[in-house]
Amino acid sequence: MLSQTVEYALRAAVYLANQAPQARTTEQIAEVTKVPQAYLSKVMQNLAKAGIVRSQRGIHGGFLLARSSAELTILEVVNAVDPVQRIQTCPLGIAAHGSNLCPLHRRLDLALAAVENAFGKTTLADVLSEPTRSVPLCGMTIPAGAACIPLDLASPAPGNAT
Amino acid sequence: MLSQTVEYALRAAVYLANQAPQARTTEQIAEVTKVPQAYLSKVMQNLAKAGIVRSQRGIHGGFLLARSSAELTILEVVNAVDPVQRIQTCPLGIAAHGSNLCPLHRRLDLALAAVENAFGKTTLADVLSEPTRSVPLCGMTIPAGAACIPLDLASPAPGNAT
DNA sequence: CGATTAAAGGACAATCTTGTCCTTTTTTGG
DNA sequence: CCAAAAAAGGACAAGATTGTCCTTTAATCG
Repeated sequence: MLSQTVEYALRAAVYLANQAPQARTTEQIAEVTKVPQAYLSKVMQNLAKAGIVRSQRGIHGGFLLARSSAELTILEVVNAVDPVQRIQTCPLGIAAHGSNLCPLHRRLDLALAAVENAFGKTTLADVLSEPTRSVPLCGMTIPAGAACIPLDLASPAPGNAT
Repeated sequence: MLSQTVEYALRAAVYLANQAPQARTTEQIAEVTKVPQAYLSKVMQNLAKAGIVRSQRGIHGGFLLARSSAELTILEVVNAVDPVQRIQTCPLGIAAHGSNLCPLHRRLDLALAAVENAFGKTTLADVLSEPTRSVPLCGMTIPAGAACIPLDLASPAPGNAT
């Protein structure tokens, strides 16, 4: 239900939030978040256009959050790449009589509204500071026992980095 | 966020719920719900495989709800054609350590759970009996003022029907 | 039985999403 | 100024979703 692109954008955003205020290259982000690099590049462009991140070319360039992680919500990230589309009018043919949805579509829209609301209330900082032992973005090879590892431990391949 | 196929399946299901216990042909359903007929045919096949509707070939055949509209939830319809995919494991690479999601994916899954829950609680009967003047499935040419018309008024083109 | 009706199913086309590759532009450091 | 680094952007390929068309199978009625 959430697109692949949304998933990727969120991974990147959370990673950048964790690494703030430092810039990270597409290559670095791709490696840690396990997103296909060339595709991630496009996703990052969208995040940049939407003002979520700022991009910087050249040496020591990369991407960094445009605003504080406490001000950036998951919803903004989602909407930057694949907007949550609320149902404005009954989707059958004509019907654009304001916000007068039929029961079916009102229910559907209510669910979308709930998602929108939950996402809008959650900032990237919230995600990072969640009171739990598992930390955002998981899945790397780890000591077995912990399900996730902190992002800042997930350094982009020791040795070949800058 | 909800696929086109889900939208179509729900329209058809609500229509059949309204018309129960009578069978309706793909042609009739397609006309009222404004779904491309040939595609609807595939969608109905999925609903039939999932036991949501029963199909009947030949003269006086068509589709009808397999169970009472009070027992069929929106969720079942959705899951029959395009399942709500909860996040079971952190989607990064390996990581299948049970249900130990990182904060990001826990949040996302929570939103999915809310949708699943809302859909699971809503039966087709609920949708039909909503206390409102607008009635499920709308969008036909109407007296202007009402945003929707009852399904049973939306007869499949008077004149060329059976 | 035979004609008609309608779903089932296969093949295929159009479109959108996702993913890859390569060139161009900008920035920085020496 | 020059070389290297890194984003921007274009072109294109693979895959999934959506949509169309036609043939086959099953059911009903006369």
